[in-house]
Parts: sequence; C-alpha cells; structure tokens
Amino acid sequence: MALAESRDVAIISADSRQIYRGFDIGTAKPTDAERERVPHFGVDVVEPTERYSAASWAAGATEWIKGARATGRVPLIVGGTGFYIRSLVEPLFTEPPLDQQRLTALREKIAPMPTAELRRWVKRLDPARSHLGRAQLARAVEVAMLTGTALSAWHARAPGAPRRSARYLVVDPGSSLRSRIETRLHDMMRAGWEEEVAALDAGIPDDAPAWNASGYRAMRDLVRGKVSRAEAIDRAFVDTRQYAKRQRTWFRHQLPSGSVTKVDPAAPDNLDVARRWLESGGE
RNA sequence: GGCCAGGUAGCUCAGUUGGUAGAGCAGCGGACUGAAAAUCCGCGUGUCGGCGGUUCGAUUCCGUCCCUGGCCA
Repeated sequence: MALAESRDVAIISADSRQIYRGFDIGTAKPTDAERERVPHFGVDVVEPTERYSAASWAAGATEWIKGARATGRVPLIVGGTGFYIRSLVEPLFTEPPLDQQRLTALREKIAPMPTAELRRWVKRLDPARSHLGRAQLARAVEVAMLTGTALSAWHARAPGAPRRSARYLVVDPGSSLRSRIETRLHDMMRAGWEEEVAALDAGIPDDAPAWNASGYRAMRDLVRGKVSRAEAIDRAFVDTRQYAKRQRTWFRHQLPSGSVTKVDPAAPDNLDVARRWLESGGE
C-alpha cells in the first residue's frame, strides 16, 4: 500500500482466493479504506461455488489493466498466485471449444478413480504429463480425450504466443516468515474470522472451490465443534506455512531470473528498493 | 511410600524370538500451460531415559536409579 500511494497506481490482485466473494478475513483482502485510497481490481469477482481458472483471470486482468490505464494509473499486479501472473505474461495455449456434456461426463468418470490408475491412463495418452499431480492428470485426460490431441502436443504446437514484458518484485521476509504468519493468523482471529466462517458455513456447500483456502477448512471444523480452537489455529498455521513454502519454490524456479528483484519487507530500505523498482518502469 | 503402565525421530506411536530400528504428522527439497491458498513427487542416524551386569554382541534379557501417568496408601 505504501508503494501504491507513492504514485498513481491501481492494484490488480493476482490472488486465486481473493477472487471469491464473502471469503474476506482469511484471505487477507484489502480493507474498504484501502480500496478507497487505491483502486483495486480482481477482488470479489465470482461466487464461492464457481470454479475459476488462470485463463479467466488472465482475460479479466487484461481488461482491468486497460481500465486502470484509461484513468491514468499505473497497473500494479500484486499477489501470490504466480501461475495467474505467468498466464498473463506468457499466455496459455489457445484451447479449442470443449463439448461441455462430454466434459462433465468425463469428470464424473475421473472423480472416483484412484490417482495411480489415472496416472497409468495419462502414461498412455500423454506420457510427458504423467509425472504431475492429480489435478494436472485429470486435465491431461480431458484435453486428450476431448480434442483428440495430447496437451503436451498442444503446447509444442503453439510456440510463438505473444509475450508481454514484465518485471517482478518478489517480497520474501526470509526467516521471519513463520512469526509473521503466526501474527497474521491471530490478527485474523481477532478480526472475527471464526464468525465469518460460521456465516459462510450456513450457506456455502462443502465442496465449493472457495473453501480451498489455507485455514478455511480448519475454521469450518472449529465452527462445527469438531476440533478445539487451539487445534484449528494450529492447522491453519501449518496450512499457511506449507502454502508459503510452495510459493517460494514456485517463484524461485518459475520466473525468469533476470527480471526478478527481491525485497525483504523487514529491511529498512525496503520501500526505497520497491520505489526504484517501480520507477524503472515495472508493472 | 507401595503396585501397575510407560519412557524409541521435532510430535504421536510401531518394532526388534538379542545382530544398533520405521510409519504417520511436522520439517526440508522439487514438479507445475484453464482446480494453483489447488494437485502431486522425493528426502528418515535417532546417546531406542541414565548407569551397571550377562553375552562374541544389548535398544531388546537382568539389576538399579531417574522421569511421566494411573490406582492404592
């Protein structure tokens, strides 16, 4: 926020959880006051039951960026969903329209299948993807079955997708990460996270995608009386630490290293580093 | 104070008919093209509570001490 206020900036949130309406405290959404001071895009865009995607976000972000520029502001993309950001800078392959009925039927077939069996299937359909996780295996089957072409073949076939130039500012507090997470978690509890989840639990189905946010299932179990408060907080703490670890791994390896600037939020000169990064034409 | 049950990886525990031990969780590393706060893959040396004894060899058997929990005084 301090960085955003130093210049006419609009924030584009690249955060797969802040997308969902109603899931506010646990996803650390910007406050009303913050949104008042700096325009935000990409927050509260879909219902919690909706399945969102990197492609949807990239399409939305393209519009939000235009909107920000139209008002004379510099679009600043902020957020922890690296995959979303990358899908904007290095677009995903262009997917042909998929038959929705066949897609639904296929997903029903895949759902109960053990991961090992799914993996064997992908070894036949698209061996280059068979080492990946369950969600990716399902996707590989869907694309191969519904388009007649393996996903990895689609990737190889669409090489020269237009790339935007981008520069990244990676904020990493290093060894103080753990205590920062802990503090933030207690702030969330004090802000009424438990009450928020109790209200959501009354109206949002258990399998809604929005529940896939660190700590939300633990809080739901607390609200339902299945676990103690201490246990719920501890689970949320672990969930968040593990998520942060995956983020670090992702940003360490998936971003072009030449365009990354690192900053430690605890360092005294952090704002200077960030300002210099911003002024040198980054977005 | 007596009796009983325990003391094994950061945590919860399994196991070794005596040949120095392994699961889950945590942690660490990695993968990642429309579910990404998702989904997966890899990584296990720790005085087996301390000290003695028996034995070629003890975490395992014996003695003793310490610690924890329960019951009885």
